[in-house]
Parts: sequence; C-alpha cells; structure tokens
Amino acid sequence: MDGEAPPPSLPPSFPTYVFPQQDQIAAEEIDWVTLFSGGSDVAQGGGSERRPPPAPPARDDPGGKDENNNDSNRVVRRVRKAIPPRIAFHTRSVDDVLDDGYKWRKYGQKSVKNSSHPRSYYRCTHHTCNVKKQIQRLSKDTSIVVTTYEGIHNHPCEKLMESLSPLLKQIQFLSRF
DNA sequence: CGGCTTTGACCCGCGC
DNA sequence: GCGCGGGTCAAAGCCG
Repeated sequence: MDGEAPPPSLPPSFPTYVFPQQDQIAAEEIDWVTLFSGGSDVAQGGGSERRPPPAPPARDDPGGKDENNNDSNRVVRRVRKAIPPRIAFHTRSVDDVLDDGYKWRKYGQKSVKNSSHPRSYYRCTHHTCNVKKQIQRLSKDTSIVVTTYEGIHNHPCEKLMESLSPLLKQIQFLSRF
C-alpha cells in the first residue's frame, strides 16, 4: 500500500506517546484502581482466579494429539473474566513493536473486526512473568499504534539492569571505602 | 541447534 | 441454542 502516511514532522524512530481519549479507549481498558492497589497477581499463574472445573467436559479431541492430558492443561489456562490490570496507550511510531526494554515473544496474531490491521499478541519471555501485551495499529490513523499491557512485570527490566550493572558495580566498589 | 515467528485450529464468552 | 468475535495453543518453518 502506498497510502502510508508518514508521521507528520516526527522522526520516524522516535515514538510519541499519545494519551488516548475517552472516546477512543473504553473505560474498562484501564483499571486504575486494580492497577494501583497491587492487583498484579491477578495476571499471575498462582492466582486463585482460575476457573474451577468441577467436572471438565470430556471433550473428544478429533486430532487425538493430546497424549498426556492436554485437556487439563487447556482447562487450567482458561481464566474466568478476572479483568487483570490493563494499560492501553497510543504511540505514534512507524514500528509496530516499540522497544520497552522487556523481551517479548509473539504467540498469536488475529485480524479483528472494524480494523484493517491485525492485532498481535505478545507474552513476556521471562519464565515467572505472565505479562501480555497486544499491539494493534489504528485503522483511522495508521501512524498510531495502540499498545495494551496486561499485568505487571515481576522482574526488573533486562535492558535497564544491563545498563545499570556497571554503575552498580562501581557503587559497590566505592562503598567499600 | 535453540529460540522466535507464522498460521490454522480450537475454545470460550457474549449477544441475539 | 446458535453464531460471531476474540484470545490462545501448538506444530511447522525460519533465522541467527
């Protein structure tokens, strides 16, 4: 498509954070109360918010690919509408994925209704971290990328620690005197 | 060779 | 009850 409008008077590599307006982001997309009241474990794996399966329906798997109770795995992963803390913001950038310092692994992509651009699903690669994020480009303004974070990281930012480690070492060294 | 992306299939929630 | 839309899984392929 050649109708790609370049960001107006903005360096292409410099993301600009645009706070969403009320009519652009649904209110429930930002659960500030849950967010600031330490509701991070909602998105963690150890939460008790898991769907209680009293009697999991014996789904017959046509593929028969589950040899070691894949059913139970699927049952466990289904979370009842727990509404984890979510932060959605708009970013003006030519890059779909903005580098926030964390490492993400893509686990899905889906075309959504009312949008010509697919929505991408990412998950934090840290073993103990369950944070997810969705990335979608606005159909109205293709220079705007909507990033929705779900959950809170329970580990330090790798890149941040990487850049800080020399400084920390120096501080430790100096603190011995 | 290990990690990541792609992509089709599957499952669930919700509205009608 | 049914269909639609959204979210996730997992196998296969790709790449450094």
